[in-house]
Order: sequence, then structure tokens, then C-alpha cells
Amino acid sequence: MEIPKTFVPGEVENKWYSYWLSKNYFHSTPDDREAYTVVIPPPNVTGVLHMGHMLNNTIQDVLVRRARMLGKNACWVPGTDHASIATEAKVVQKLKLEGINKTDLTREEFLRHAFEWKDKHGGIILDQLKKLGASCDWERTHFTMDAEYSKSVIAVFIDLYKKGKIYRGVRMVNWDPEALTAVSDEEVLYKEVNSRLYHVRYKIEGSEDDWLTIATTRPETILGDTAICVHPEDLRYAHAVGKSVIVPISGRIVPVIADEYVDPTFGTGCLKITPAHDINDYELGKKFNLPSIDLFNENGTLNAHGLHYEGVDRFECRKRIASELQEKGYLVKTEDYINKVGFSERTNAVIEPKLSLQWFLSMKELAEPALVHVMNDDIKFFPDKFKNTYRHWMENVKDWCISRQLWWGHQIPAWYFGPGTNDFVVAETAVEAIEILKSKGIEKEVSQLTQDEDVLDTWFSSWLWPISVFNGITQPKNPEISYYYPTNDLVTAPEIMFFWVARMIIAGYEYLGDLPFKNVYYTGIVRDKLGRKMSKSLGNSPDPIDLINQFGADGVRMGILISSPAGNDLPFDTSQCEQGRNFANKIWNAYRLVSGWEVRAFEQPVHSKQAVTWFESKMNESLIAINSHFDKFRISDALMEIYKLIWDDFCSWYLEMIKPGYEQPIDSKTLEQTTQFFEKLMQLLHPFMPFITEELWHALTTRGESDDIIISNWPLIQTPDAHVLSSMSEVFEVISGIRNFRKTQNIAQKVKLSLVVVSDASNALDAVLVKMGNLSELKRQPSKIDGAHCFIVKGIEYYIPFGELIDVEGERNKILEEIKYTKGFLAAVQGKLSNERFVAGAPEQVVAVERQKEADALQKLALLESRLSALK
RNA sequence: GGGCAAUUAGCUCAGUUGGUUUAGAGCACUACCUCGACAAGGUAGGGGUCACUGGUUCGAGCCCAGUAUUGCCCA
Repeated sequence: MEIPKTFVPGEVENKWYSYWLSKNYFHSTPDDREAYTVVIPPPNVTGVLHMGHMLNNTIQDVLVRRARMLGKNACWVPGTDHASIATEAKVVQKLKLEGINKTDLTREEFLRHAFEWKDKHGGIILDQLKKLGASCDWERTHFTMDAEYSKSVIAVFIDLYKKGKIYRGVRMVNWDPEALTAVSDEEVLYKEVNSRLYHVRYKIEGSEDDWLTIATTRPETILGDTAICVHPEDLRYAHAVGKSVIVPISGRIVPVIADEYVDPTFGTGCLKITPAHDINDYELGKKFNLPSIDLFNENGTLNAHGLHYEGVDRFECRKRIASELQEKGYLVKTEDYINKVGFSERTNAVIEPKLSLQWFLSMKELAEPALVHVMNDDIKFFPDKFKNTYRHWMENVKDWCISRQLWWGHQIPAWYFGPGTNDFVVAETAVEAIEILKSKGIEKEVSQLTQDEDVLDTWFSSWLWPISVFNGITQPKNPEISYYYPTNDLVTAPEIMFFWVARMIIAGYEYLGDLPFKNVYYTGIVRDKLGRKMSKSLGNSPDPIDLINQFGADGVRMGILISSPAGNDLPFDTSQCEQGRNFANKIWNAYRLVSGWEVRAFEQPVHSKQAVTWFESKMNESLIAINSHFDKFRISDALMEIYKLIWDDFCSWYLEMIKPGYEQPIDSKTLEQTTQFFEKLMQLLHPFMPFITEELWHALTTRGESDDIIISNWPLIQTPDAHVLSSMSEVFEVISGIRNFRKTQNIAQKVKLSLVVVSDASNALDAVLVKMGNLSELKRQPSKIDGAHCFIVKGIEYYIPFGELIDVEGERNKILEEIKYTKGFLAAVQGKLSNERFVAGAPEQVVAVERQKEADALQKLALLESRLSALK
């Protein structure tokens, strides 16, 4: 049968993926083996695969497949996140296209649309992962709004509320006065705009003519001022601290306070404090216990606190108040100023910081174990530089605002029975709420209760992911959670270290008293050639599925992993996938070569025997390195090691060594040993390139039932023979010397040469040298010869007789060049050795090495000089 | 503004407690090559005053201080 010249991935991939599924190899149930568990960072349910997912999930698959081969019970749990904000936005947009406004729908109607959308688009990304070869246990697919999962989210909310960790409080949110909703920080775009800085003076109360001048870009908020603040060490204003000033227009009396927050060099060094309309002012207000005066209506017009400006839009008011200040002599001056202003991503309205009532989780105590167990390496970070960032955040952890003004998500289980802010109880259902109320002596009916309108922050459900995918909250200590938890490795992006990783650690210790995972591997951001983050809006991200179609899943997997060390950004270019495809093709052709040989029973040639002995050691040497790279999560390095082992050592050296002449047969022993090497190489590569390796595993030999590479045993290490390895590397150098000679003298590879070695001792690998150097004879003798090209390897001289060689000049130049290099080298060594303090201060061994280098160089130099004069 | 990283070949990165040839790899580049597995290939080759300035040391890519640039996080 004719084997195609290039590897054709498409069919092979589909064939093996369905085969693996049919054999249920991805599915895991608890048993006696050691568990190896990975939970997928759940992508947004409506998302489609992008390059970031590609990187992230390929790494997970590599880890999972290798663990499976190491004999562990590997379990990779897939699933999706409901992603409240992103998904709700998509649904709202889709409805708008159909002419439906969210505000016209009831909550139930909206959710019905949302679930429809989810059912339609929810599976896409998971199907895409299958194309990539992801060996997820699909029977365990979870969604953060599944019934059981939601139950655990609500249970945790109720539990934390009972523990006194959840409270309601006022917080500054980003208010969009056009959409009439709060938006998340991620949805606020900051832009630089040209505005004006107004200098306004406030009279110190009780003084004749003593004023404090502040600078502000928002004079309309003067009506909400509740203090003036200066730096405590600012001598200009020291006399005013503790006194009060009169706010212009409103005439209210407010205190002058001192705090280091104020930058004395900015503006006038006096800062007006409006706690209701600026986040920093709000913090200061809390610190100094200042009142907050909320000036605005939800649509951005002024309310009753705006006095005669009531009902006027905030920007109109800014103009009018500026002129009133000027008329009344409060405006000292105005100047041009560039500042950053937040705009709503969706409506482009200027965001108004606004105080609102939200639910909070108090974090300080909860976060303590999560900090300790990362700092002491119970949970390891790769790379560990992220421990710093983590610590910084955890030591300054703020309370977590867990409520969102949305419908898509887990509705907060708080039931209001009256108009007051505290007229509520927290319970799983309204019926339970009634019971609780009854026990408090309040008689109510279900119809009299209203549930809190808000839903929980998405992360409030995803922080339970490693627990709730095994129902660890709703069914504590069930066999699955006991077996699979703690999970082993988490692969994720550093951007969500706080949103997600830290909180999973917190939840792990709070609810299971144990860490959620042992290692966290942080991937980088996938960037394009210009260094820009790949994103949909920029349109600079290739579609991973297109790439797979173009280069094969194996090729793409290799392309994305070949240069992505943990924690580093990955500048991606499709040429890397090309490299992956080329590699697959190289392997394919190695297989074509091996499979094409005719086998005969005859004695194994000496050079083949030597080749086998060497490659055995070489492979073990690489295996040691590969295992060690894996242990350190150096995935790219492990892949590179295998890449070089296969391409350079196996294909370029080993196969060339054992290759029979054209249409010559191979002996059965060598073929058998070669096939075994090939199998092992495929095993080492399998985690990275699962499809071609499974294909060749089966092509190399006839396999029994379930003899599949995916569940084969990872090769064991046998101690490499260091002597064989160093002898062979010497042979490689000699061969390179011969090739070099051929190159410079323009002698074709097929022309046989003879080689004279000035040495008595024979090398055990001479047969390989003869074959690979294409030598007609190899002579070892004690004396050097004339009229020959000479090169030196490890102090031994090698001569190739010239024959009718013409290019003496070229030969001379080569020698001169080498003399120049050796002299420079010698000078450096001798410089060291002539330094008395080096000889006295350095360890004996180091000095001895230097002396040896000097002796070698001197010998080489003498040799080169004599060669040169012989050429004259 | 505060904090944390990084800076080694054209690109992406190694360089393991300071001492194995005057720094390595992959890709890219250059030259030559139908060489009976593979031109998606082979062979050979070029390319770096390790960001800069000082310091410690017999010895610095590695340790220390400062400068510059870049990136990330927080405000």
C-alpha cells in the first residue's frame, strides 16, 4: 500500500477521537489508583474558542494525558460558566435586534429568553475543545447554573450570612445615567478629555477675609461638599485645620480636615470632599465620619440637594454654577486641564460614581489561611514570582461586593417583608423565610414577601468550582469529593488570580478545610506579532478551528506550546503551527522509511549494534530531562527536548546510522529494536501530539485489544551509559570535521574518503564513523602524514589525504583563522593564570581546569603552526 | 501616584546556590545540495562589549546600588 508523502491529519484526528470516546478512556470513576484531577477554568457558556483557551486547554491536556500514562486515575472535569454580565449583555443585544427591550419583559420572561440562548450556543466551545483533542471526562460536564450547582451557591450564601460574614452596605458603583444601571469596572472605558480646572474660594468661618481656594473639575458637586481637606504638613494651611469654611452658594458650614491623601503640589493643595460622588472622597468621608450628600437623580439631573438647580442636567448645571460662582466672586480663576474620564462601554455616557446599597462578603478572616498556604508552598505557583503579587493583594484584601443588578445569575436568597432596609430574612425559599419570620414572631404569607432583585457576582459561584463539580457542598464527604479533592493542577491566566484563584483557595479552606489544588500554572497572554493582545474587537486573533484545519490539531498544539514558558506572554504567529505541522510530517516520513524496509534474517551489522547501544542511552538521557522539565512545569522545555530527540538524534543520526543501502534489506534485530525506539518516542510525544502518535503506535505493529498509546505506560528510566554518550559525541565531532572538509573542498557526500587517526587506541564506535563519514578506510597509526587536511577533536589529530586537492589557499586561511581564535582563547586563560590572586584564591579544581585548558590550547596551537608550515 | 516583574542573537526564550572551552537552543537568515523517508528536506555557516553606570570578588550574564526602558497589578 502506498503511504502518502505527507501526514494528512484530518481523518486521523476524527478517527482516534471517536475511538477514544468509544473506549471511554476519558471517563474516570474512583478506584484504587492515585487520583489526578484537573478542573477546567470554565469558559463563558456563550463563548467561542479563542487562542487563550487554546493555550490553556492544550497545557491541561498535556498534563492530563501524561498523568494517565503514569498510571494515575486521570480526571479532567469540563464545564462552562454562566458569566452573568457578559451573557446578559449578549441576550439583551439579541433581543434588541428582535425589537424587544429588556425593560418591557418580566424577570421570568427574560430568563426564558436567556436559557433559550444558552441552550442554543452553550455547547459550542466544548465541541471545539474536542477538535483540539482535549481528553475531558465529558460525562462530568458542569454548568454553574445547573440545579445542583445553584443549590450549593445558595447554601454557601446562607451559611456565610449565618456566620455573620455577609452584610449589606453602601458602596460606590459606576452608574450609567443613560442605561440607568450600574456597570462593572470592566465596562468602564477611561479616556483623556480636555476639561477645565476651576479654582473656587471658600471663606473660613468667623474670619474677616480669610479664604481657602480649592481646584476642581466638577464645580456642580460643590453643593455636595462636606469638608475641605489639606495635607497635614502643608504649612500654608496649618492655621485652618480644625476650623470650618462656608460652602459657596449653599452656605453650609463644613470642617477643614487634614489627611496625607492630599497631594500638596496638585492644584492649590486644598481638596474639596464630596463623599457621594467620588470614590476617594468617599473613602476619606468614611475615615472622618463625614455625611454624604447625594446630588443626582438616576438620570443624571440634580435632585433637591441641588437647590435652585433641581431638575437641571449635570453638565448644564456645571456651566450655570460656574457663572454663578463668578458673579458672586467665588471663582478665582479657571485653567485648561486634561484628565481621565470614565465612559460607559455600552452607551458612551459619562459614568457617574454613585453610592448604592450592595451585599458584601467580609474577607479579612476568610483570606488568612489562603495567604498562609500559598506563602508556605502548600499550594505552589508556577512561576513563583506571582506569589508576590498574590501576597500584596491578600494582605490588603477588601470586602467583596457580591451583588449585581442583573437578572441572569443566582438570585440573592433574601426575602423582604417590609419597607425598611433591614426588613429581610435570608433563606433558601420563601416558605423557609416564612418559618424563620414566624420564629421571630412575625406572621407573613408568601405573597407578602419579595425576593431581593439582585443576583450574585459570577465569581461567587465559580469560587466553588473544584468543590461543586463533585457536589462537595450539597453532599458533604461523598465518595467523589473524597477521592478527587484536592485536585492537582490548575491552569489559568494571571489576570484572574484574585477574581478566581484566590477565592477558590478561600472557599476550599472554609468549606473542606483543605486546599483546592496543589499547583497553579499561570499561562501568559496570547499576543499577535505586534505585541497586541489577541481580541475579538481588534480582529487580530486567528480562529483556532481554522488553524486546526490548516495545520492539524497536533501541529497547532505544538505551535502554541513550543515557546510559551509559564507566566510569559506568548507572541503568537501561525508560522509556529507550520513548525508543528512540519514536525508531524518529519515523524510521518521517519515512519515511511522504517515501514518500507524489507527484513531478512542475517547478523546485525556492527555499526547498527553500536547505533542501538548509543540511542538507548541517548533516549534515557533525554527522558530524565523530560521528566524533570515536567516536574518543574517547564512544558515548552519538555517539548523541545522531545523535538530534538526525535528530529536530531533519532532521524538525523540514528536512522542514518542503521539505514540499509538502496533496496537493501535490514536485519530483523535492528528493525525490532528500532521499532521499539519508535514506540517509546511516540509515547513521550503523545501528551503533546496525541493523534499522530496514536496513529503510528498502531501502524508500527499489530496491536491487541485496548493496546492503545493513550493508556500505555510512560517509559521507565534506565541509567544511560555516560561513556557511550561521550564517545558518540566525539564521533559526531569527527563526522562534522569530515563534512566540513567536504564542504570547503566541494567534495560530494557520495565520494568516499579515507581517514587517518593519529592514535593507538581504537574507538569502539569506529564502524559508525566509517558509515556516517562515508569512509573507504579508517587507519589508526602513531605518526602524522603530509599532504593531508588535518583537524583536531579532543586533542586527537585526524588527517584526510588530499589526493589531487587544489585549494591550498582555502586550507591555509582556515588554519590561520583557527590559530587566531586559539590565540585569543589562550590569552584569556593565561590572563587568569598569571593573576597571582586567582591562583591563590580560587579552589584548586578551578585552577587545575584552567591549567588543562592552557595545555590543550598550547598543544593545538603547535599543531596548527606545523600544519601551516607544511602547506607552504 | 503605590507595588511587582523584566531587559541575553533578527524573533521567542534557556542559562539550575558566581568558576567545563572568549554565553546556548528553536525559529528566522545565508550558501551549497534530486543525497532513493521527508525541499514541510539535507549539509555547512554567519549573527550577541548578556540595557547602561558604578560596586563587591582572584573571578560577574548571575550578587549589590543607581539610571534608563518596557510590561503587569492596584489606586
